[in-house]
Amino acid sequence: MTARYVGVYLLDAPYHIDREYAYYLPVALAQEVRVGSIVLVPFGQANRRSYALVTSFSEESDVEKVKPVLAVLPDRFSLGEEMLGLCFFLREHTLCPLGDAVRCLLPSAAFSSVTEYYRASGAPLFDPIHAELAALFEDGKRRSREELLAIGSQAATLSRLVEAGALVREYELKENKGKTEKYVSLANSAEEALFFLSAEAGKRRIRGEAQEKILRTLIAEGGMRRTDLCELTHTTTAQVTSLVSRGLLAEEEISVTRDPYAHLHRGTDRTPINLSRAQTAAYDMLLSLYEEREARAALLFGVTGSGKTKVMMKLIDRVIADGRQVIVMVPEIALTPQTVGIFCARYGDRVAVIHSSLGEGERFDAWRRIADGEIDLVIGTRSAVFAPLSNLGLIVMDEEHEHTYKSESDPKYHTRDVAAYRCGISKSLLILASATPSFESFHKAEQGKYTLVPLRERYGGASLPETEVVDMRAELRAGNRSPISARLLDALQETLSEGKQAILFLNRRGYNTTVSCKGCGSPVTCPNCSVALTYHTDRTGGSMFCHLCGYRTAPARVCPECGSGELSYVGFGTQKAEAELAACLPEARVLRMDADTTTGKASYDRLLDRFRKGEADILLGTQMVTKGHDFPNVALVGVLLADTSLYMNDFRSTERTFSQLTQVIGRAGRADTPGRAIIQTYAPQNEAIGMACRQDYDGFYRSEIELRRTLSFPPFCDIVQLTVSSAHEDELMTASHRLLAAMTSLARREYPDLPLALFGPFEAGVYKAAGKFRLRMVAKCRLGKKSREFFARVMTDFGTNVGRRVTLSLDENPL
DNA sequence: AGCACGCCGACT
DNA sequence: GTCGGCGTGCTC
Repeated sequence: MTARYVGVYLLDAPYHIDREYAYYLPVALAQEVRVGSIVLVPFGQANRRSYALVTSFSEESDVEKVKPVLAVLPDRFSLGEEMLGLCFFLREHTLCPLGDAVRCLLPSAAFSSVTEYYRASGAPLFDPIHAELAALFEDGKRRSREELLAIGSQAATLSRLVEAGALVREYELKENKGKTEKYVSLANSAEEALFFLSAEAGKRRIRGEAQEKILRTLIAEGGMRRTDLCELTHTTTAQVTSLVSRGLLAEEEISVTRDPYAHLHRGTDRTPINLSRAQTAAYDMLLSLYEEREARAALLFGVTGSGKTKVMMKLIDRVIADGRQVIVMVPEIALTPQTVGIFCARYGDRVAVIHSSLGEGERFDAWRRIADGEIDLVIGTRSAVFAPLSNLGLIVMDEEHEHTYKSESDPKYHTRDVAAYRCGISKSLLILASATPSFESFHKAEQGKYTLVPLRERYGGASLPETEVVDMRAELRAGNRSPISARLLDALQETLSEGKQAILFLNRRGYNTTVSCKGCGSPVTCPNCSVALTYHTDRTGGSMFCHLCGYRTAPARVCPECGSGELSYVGFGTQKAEAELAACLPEARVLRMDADTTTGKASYDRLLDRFRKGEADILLGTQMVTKGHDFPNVALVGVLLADTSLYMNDFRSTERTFSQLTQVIGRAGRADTPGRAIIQTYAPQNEAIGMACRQDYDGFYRSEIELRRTLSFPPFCDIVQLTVSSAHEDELMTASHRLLAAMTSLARREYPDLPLALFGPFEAGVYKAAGKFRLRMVAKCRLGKKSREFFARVMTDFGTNVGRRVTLSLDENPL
């Protein structure tokens, strides 16, 4: 075997130097390294050690100074062909460095700590002044760098001796073996243990109270975890250890899986699922798509309460029976122990859960179990889409329209795209499920790219809630300044007196207040953009801002629209609503649920649980209340202010309002309890609100999609948002104008056929954040191979030419 | 990104 | 005369 070379991508390279670098592979490592391996390499003048992904092999290299691969991670952390492809897919689609993609797929615990060792080479090159050091190596053993530095060796001396050939460096990667625990059991028989507790043992009798308790417990239980044993017997590890050293107990290390869901009941009760006629029809469509064994995608368009979960469970049964594996994804907010519990009860310990707030160890253990083939079903939030399953058969994305599926941090991928890619490679079925599909998905269904699977009948014949819109302007005219209208208050009293529960929804984003006219109901908008200005308080009376272009003005006195109306600062938070409820319904028990009251992970579930058990009459909160599971006793849903997200700063705001309203209205009423919904608004004539009340998705889609087509917004074009940021405000402007000029000229010179419209630069919504100023540009285009290449070149050129202290980041189709 | 090389201002 | 500012260039 001749000397071999590998091509690698560094895992921590900025985008503009992110390419393949050549290294030679020492013979000693040749057996362990393959394409997909993670290796340790020296990089840069300082030979900084860096992890890298092996992407190719070759026999020759024309690179002058090739450095060696230093070490390799255990093969279990190597990426297979499919995962490698996924990394390149992510790199191409989000313009992230390849390493960022790799770090999405591997748990951080995979990257072990590196130990550097030194060993005598055998060549007698030690200078007499290093005699002391030379003596250390006479035994032929290696010494770690830490050890050598601790006993006074200089780092520079070590390096010099390596260069001189007296010492050689070695690297060792300590594999993360996972967590272990001490497990204690009787060393021999129970009879023997009993003997030592009896008088017959004489001098050798165990007399200590604590030790006796330990032995008796183990005689009864056989063996147990040491922590449990000590807790149970109120003893300390020292007392256990003493018995171990006397040969009475045996102690061993067992590896344990860190699983925050370990307390859930794990069953394998696969009782066949009975479906209604509508559900069976949907199931049959999905099944036949799945059975094609080709890359397929379906849009399961099911209204709230249609029993989508049952349909999907039945299909999951089938996929698992085929020996293939399943990923089920839910939005962050819906991943509750209840959700997980449903699957654990059916698929036992072959279920793994993945989400963003897992600890490093928990994440590693879940990853390892999946990679080792112990798992059939992965359930989780967006990062679950990267689960290392080897025989994928089905991916389900529940509530596919939810914005949490789009990653806001690098790499800024959309889960839907990743899922579609994986299904494409593994010839699996992708199911996107929603009652209010994203326009992107519904449009694709219309074009025939997705198969539309309708499920439009409420399960058990439950009817949709009766809805009522309350005009808050009239309410104001009548002198009611409370966020709760007289009508809603009536309904609440009625509901509570019947012993039923109510949900109140208030989507108050951030802390800002919108300024709108009491007369005509229209909000004060930006003169440059068609978006509402938001009111920011500060020490000097506040000002109104446009989050799109950075326009700022003093708070208006009169309505710029009708010139006469008095302006009001609408927008009260859940906290104010809570106080209001306490004042007008003092006997009602109210649970407030928002980001402030759900700090811990469990607190969210605890609140929902308390409400489900009837410990409160009213659940008041933000988006959180629109999700969660069925509350059979809820008869009334109130939306305190439906307009809050209507005039947000982007073209998707109507879509968001519609789907939020539709969902929360659907919370009211179940089979036996007819529900009712009351929607309060300053814009009662608004079509989106009206259609949400009628749960008329089709109508909403038809009207809105035409607007999108006319204005050329997604799904009719793609939007690329370029953000330039810097701590140095003066450099920012220059840099962004240079970027604009560079883009324009590159487009004209080399991509003349590429349809591209550039807007900006303008200030980002939050212009200054974390000490950095941010300017934005927006490009409207069609994303494809050619246009992505264009943006990739913009990124590289920017990194190398434009700014040292200015960074550019790019987001495709931001939400 | 990180680090080295290289050319101009305030210090012993 | 030098120490050190950060502009510029390279990384297998």
